[in-house]
Amino acid sequence: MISLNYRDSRPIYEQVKDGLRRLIVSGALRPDEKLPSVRALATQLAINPNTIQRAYLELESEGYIYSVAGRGSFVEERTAADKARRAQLSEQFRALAQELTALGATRESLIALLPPAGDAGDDKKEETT
Amino acid sequence: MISLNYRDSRPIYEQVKDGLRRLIVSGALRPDEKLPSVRALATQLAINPNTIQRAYLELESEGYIYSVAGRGSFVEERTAADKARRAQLSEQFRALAQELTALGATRESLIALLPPAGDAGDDKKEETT
DNA sequence: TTGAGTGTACTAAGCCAACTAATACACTTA
DNA sequence: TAAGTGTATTAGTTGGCTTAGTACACTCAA
Repeated sequence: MISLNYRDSRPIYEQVKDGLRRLIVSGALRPDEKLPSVRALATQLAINPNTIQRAYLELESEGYIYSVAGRGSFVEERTAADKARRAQLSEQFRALAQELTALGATRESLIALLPPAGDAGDDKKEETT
Repeated sequence: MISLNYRDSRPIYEQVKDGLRRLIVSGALRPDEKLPSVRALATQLAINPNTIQRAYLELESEGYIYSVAGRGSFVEERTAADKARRAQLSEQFRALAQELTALGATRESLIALLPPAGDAGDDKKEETT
C-alpha cells in the first residue's frame, strides 16, 4: 500500500502522508473507504503507531480523511480537501511564476511548462480557482 | 544592509542568504561590487563569523557571488546565477502545475495566475528556459 | 618586507526543535 | 465483556543550527 524510503531525508510521517494522499487523490482509495488502523499500518511498516497517528492527524486537519474514535479512519469526500489544497498550491504557483518572471522568464516560456491540455484528472467537473 | 528576525523559525544563515540574494537580484548590489567581509558582517549582525561563512559558501555555490582568498567576496555577474535559479524554479513550477492539474485545475485557470505580460524584470534580453 | 585584513578549513561543544517511541486512556461494536 | 479502534501524554533520541576556538594561506598597502 505504501512504501518507506529510509534514505529519504523526509520524516516518515510525511512519507506516509504523501503516500496516502496520492492514493486518495488518484482515486485508488474511494470516499468513506476505511483506512488501515493506526496499529495495523504501523505493524505493516514496522514503525511506531504514533508516527501513523501523526500522519492521520495531519491528513484529517487537511481535509483528506476523517477519524472516529473506536471505529477507525476513513477517506473524506474529495471536494473539501481538493479546494483547500488547490488554494494553497495556487498561491505557491502564483509566487513562483512571479519570481520566474522577475528572473526574465517570458509568459510564453511558462505556459510551455504547463501540462498539455487534453488530460484532466479523473471525473468531477471543472471549476476555476 | 540586512536585518535578522529571531522570531523567524528559519535559520540565520538562510535569512542572510535571502537578504543578500534579494539585494543582488534587485540590483541594489551591482556585479563585482565588494560584499562586507565575513568578519565585518558577523560583527554588524552580532553573530558568529562561521554563520556568515556558511551563507557566503552557499551563495557562491549557487552562482550569486564569488570569493577570492585574501581579497574578499564579490557579486557575480547575474546571468550565471539567474540561469541556475531559473532552471531550479522551472522544475518546481512544472511539478506544481502538474499537481494542480491532477486536482482539477484547468490550463486556463493556471494561465490566469501568471503575471501580466507587460512588465519584465529590468534589463537583459529574453531567453527561453 | 611586514602587518592588517581577507577567505578558508577544521574540530568541538551546546542547544533546541523535530521526530520517534512507550505507555496509558477512552471510545465503539460485536 | 473483550477486542479493536482513535487519542493523549510523557519520555528519549537524533540531527541541524549556531557558536567558539584555532590555524593557515592569500592580498595589498604602508
